[in-house]
Amino acid sequence: MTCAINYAPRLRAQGLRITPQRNAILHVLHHSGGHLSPTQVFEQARKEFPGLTEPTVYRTLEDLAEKKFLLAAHVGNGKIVYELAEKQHHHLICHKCGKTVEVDHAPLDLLYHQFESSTGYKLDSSHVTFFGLCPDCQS
Amino acid sequence: MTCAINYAPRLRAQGLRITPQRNAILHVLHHSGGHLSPTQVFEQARKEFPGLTEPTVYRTLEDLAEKKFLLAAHVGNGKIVYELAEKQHHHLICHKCGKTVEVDHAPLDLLYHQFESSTGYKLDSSHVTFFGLCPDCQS
DNA sequence: TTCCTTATTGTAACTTCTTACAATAATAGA
DNA sequence: TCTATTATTGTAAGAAGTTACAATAAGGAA
Repeated sequence: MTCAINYAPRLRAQGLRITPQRNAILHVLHHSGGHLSPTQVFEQARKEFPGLTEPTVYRTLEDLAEKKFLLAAHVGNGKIVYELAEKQHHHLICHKCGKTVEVDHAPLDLLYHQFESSTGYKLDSSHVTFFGLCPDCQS
Repeated sequence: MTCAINYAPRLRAQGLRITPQRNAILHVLHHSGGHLSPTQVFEQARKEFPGLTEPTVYRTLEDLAEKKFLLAAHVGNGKIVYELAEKQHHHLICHKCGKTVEVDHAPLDLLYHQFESSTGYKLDSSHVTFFGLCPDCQS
């Protein structure tokens, strides 16, 4: 539980308050080390803070993602998962078995610049998900 | 309603049967000319075929997307929308006002090749969504 | 046309996600 | 420390999306 303390100053700097609910949610994401669905976060964080409710989880995940503490990644079929925003990366997902690979952001930089000059949009560095078939599923 | 007839041979070629439910769904997507959420498809297609139910809509949309009749696009917050698969393109979405711009697939080709050789995945040309701020929301 | 196979659908129950609003509690300032 | 402000939370209800399985009907073959 102590780990979430580390986020406190950054949270406060963004105008977010420190609450046991947020601590529990950050704790879970910190220790899982991967992508979790809102439901998974809810189930696990409820062990840390039994009174936790669903709407709080959904709202907190959205808030933390908006403030760049978390990355929201869209995984096949409109599902969304969250993970701690550490280094900038993207995902390749096999649409057959679901296996996921992380890829670096660097190769996308040029592309982003092209899109920005052709559309006027300012792209943010949020998560992009690509779909395909993993080596095992290609046979 | 006649428009859906055009899809009949292609549907049958893929082993899919022609049903009034599918006709209604294709009809709606054909005439809307844009992206529709499953709920929108459900509401509108029910006018064409009043007995239509939700699970049928969700299943049909998935099936048609899998067989490449439709494109499934992930729009902010895990929402999914469908549109007829005509030309290959992607979307830039403003995460403030939701305004959407289509961009060509061509600039992504090189990137896809890089990812394919570095990961062994075979990327399919499905829809990718980028997020950012549109010109109007940058101020 | 009739029958057979099986893809497709509807039913019913459930899980996941969202919304509006009143109650609570974290923080800043006195 | 106490108080006021207001971000955050829980409640309750509902909407959206999913699942398993039995009933139906589309399309091929007799």
